[in-house]
Amino acid sequence: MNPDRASDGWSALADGTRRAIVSRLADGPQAVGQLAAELPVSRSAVSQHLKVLKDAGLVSERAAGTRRVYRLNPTAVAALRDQLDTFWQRALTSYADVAGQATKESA
Amino acid sequence: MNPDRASDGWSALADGTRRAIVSRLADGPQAVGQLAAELPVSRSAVSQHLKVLKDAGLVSERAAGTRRVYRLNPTAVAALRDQLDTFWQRALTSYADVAGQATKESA
DNA sequence: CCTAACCGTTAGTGAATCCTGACCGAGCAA
DNA sequence: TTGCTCGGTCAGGATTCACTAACGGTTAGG
Repeated sequence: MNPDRASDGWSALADGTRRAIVSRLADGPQAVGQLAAELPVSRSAVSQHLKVLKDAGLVSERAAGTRRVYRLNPTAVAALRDQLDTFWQRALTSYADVAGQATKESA
Repeated sequence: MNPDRASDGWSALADGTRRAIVSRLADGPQAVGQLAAELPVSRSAVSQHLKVLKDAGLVSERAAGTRRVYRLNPTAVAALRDQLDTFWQRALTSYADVAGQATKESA
């Protein structure tokens, strides 16, 4: 029962099928059946993946008749991107210290 | 094309312990024992995680006496960040299209 | 030589994950 | 109403993952 793990955006993006769904959703909202038709897995699997993505806040769901249209959440994607960018900038900074040989030590 | 799963950067970042290692490595290179001392797992686990990260190209290893100093690879981190940024930009573009379909003059 | 410290590898276990298939409710048309 | 499509959920089985513990190899120092 770890909400952090289950709803973690990183864990959600770890699966290749889920990244394929995100990639298709980035080009526009789509329904479950449409996604399943383009992917080599069943609708059940797609539905379960969408549940994970929705739980992670990466996608949002909207009812349209009998269909459920899912769309990507740019804010959540940007949040993960920014976190990665922070790692990148910190790495550059620490390497600059090493290159400058300026007696670095960090807790 | 093939074993992307094991050496995939996204799968590598899926684990919380691995992200903790990356976060510490972002502040500067560190040895295995040092990382294990700061993490709630054994040295064996840290070594295995570092192997996964190295296999994914996220970290690089350098021998220093009996120690193995690991450092973060900013290029690999930037690559993942850029991929996420692409999703973000595509999503914004597709949403602009949807907004344009609904109301083209919505400021 | 021997000892100590550091690290990677392997074997094995328990848990989490991904998939398919079947079942059931919701909405739309004849 | 009946029939159809679409989608979420449950149950299962197979695969993968993360961890601990024990072992062997390498380097530095006495």
